[in-house]
Amino acid sequence: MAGMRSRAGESTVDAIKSFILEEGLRPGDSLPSESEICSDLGVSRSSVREAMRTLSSLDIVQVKHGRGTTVGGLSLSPFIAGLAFRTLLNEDGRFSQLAEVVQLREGVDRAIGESLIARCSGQRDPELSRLVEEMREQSAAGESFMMIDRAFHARLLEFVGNGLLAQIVTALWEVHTVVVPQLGIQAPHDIDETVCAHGHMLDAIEAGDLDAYLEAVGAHYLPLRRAIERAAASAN
Amino acid sequence: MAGMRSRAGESTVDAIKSFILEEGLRPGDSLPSESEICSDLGVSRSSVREAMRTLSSLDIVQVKHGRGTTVGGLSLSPFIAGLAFRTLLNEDGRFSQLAEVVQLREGVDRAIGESLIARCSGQRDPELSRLVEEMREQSAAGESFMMIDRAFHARLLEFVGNGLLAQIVTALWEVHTVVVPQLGIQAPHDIDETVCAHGHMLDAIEAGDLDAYLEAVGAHYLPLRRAIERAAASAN
DNA sequence: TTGAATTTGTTCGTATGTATT
DNA sequence: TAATACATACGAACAAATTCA
Repeated sequence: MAGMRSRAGESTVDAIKSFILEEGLRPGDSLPSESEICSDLGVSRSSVREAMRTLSSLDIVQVKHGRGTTVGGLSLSPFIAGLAFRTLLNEDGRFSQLAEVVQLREGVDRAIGESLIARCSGQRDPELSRLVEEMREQSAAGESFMMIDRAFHARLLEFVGNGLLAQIVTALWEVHTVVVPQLGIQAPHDIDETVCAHGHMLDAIEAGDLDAYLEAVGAHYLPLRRAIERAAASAN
Repeated sequence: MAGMRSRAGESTVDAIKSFILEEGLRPGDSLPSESEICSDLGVSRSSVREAMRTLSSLDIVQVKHGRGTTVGGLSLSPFIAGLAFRTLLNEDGRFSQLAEVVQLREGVDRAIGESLIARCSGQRDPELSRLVEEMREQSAAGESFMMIDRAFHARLLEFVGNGLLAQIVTALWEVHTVVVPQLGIQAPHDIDETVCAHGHMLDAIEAGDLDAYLEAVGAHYLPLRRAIERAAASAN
């Protein structure tokens, strides 16, 4: 048993994961208390605590002060945290990490075009229309419409019906909102362009015109791409 | 100060992250020792250890016994761990999580077609040809060619030049290799079909034929989709 | 080869805050 | 309000890995 000591932390993590798997626990289900796990696994409370910390940061368990631990939401939040930090850190002065994030977002929007048209062509989702309208109002008032923008793209993804993709895109958005402010203020003209592009995307989907949709997506991301290039050039 | 106690853990995590950011540390650079951080931040070593544990599980730092702590690789490994666990756990008996992963992989392969043809049309990458050849040999010998399959798709992604996408796909593959064995053995006919589809993808890229490429991608994933449907039906 | 110094890994004991009953 | 159970935090001690003289 003495040899086990050297990796009590890791093995405790695995033991708890195995326990959840074997018991068939679902998100929200309760885990045994720390002291119970201590005696079951034969390790100290500190080790269990560190293991819980690891699992908690992976959103595999959720620790609630004074109440106990439950199985976590298994979300992609650790992905977001790591990605945001990496994008913030890896500033080679050329914003290449951010550029990859934006490129990925544009790629997703392009890729879902076919599926959107197959599902929504000929009709118009009232919520999407409302979001574009709100966007226009906010923009006219000179305020940021980032949250609405985000809701718009999230709504589009609902029609695709892939929860994993939706979560990944949410993570990319999270990074986006953290890092984009470093680029500086965007020109008013660019903002108008972005708002219009959203409307054109909806028009194209309703009309079932894939090429027009792709063009609108391109117009949507062009201002952002330009902003990144400008920032990269000025930092160099 | 007494009020701070309740969140010393979180704030310690943030403090260390800020330290890395402010010092402009890069992956591999050394961090102060635990005891130094203790005195700098005015918290106990236990708290620092738990914070380090959190950061380590996010691959933001890397802890080496007896040597010290360095800035981590900032990889997507926590994403992989969480996703694999989630896919293993969330067996509603219909493999819906796995289906989403596969759908996403297919979507990526479809989406990069245009970019691949723009970059590689008219030529043939010798490494890709070699991989398909090896795949054929392994398949003929009745052995699994999962690793070669993985290398094939990773190679394709190199031409796209988005490191973030490459890492995400790697994560999806990781989940794939962990969970797919639960589906049971695939039929020999399906295996042949998959091998051929890889060859057809290369042919289509060389010929600059996007439609043929998309068709080959569809053929590539069809056996897998069928296997998932079968498994879902039999488990129901 | 030995051994000291440094650094992380593990455990224990204690005190304190917090939620449930 | 009191009792209980649990999580949070601290500090001290020793174990194990690594480095260097």
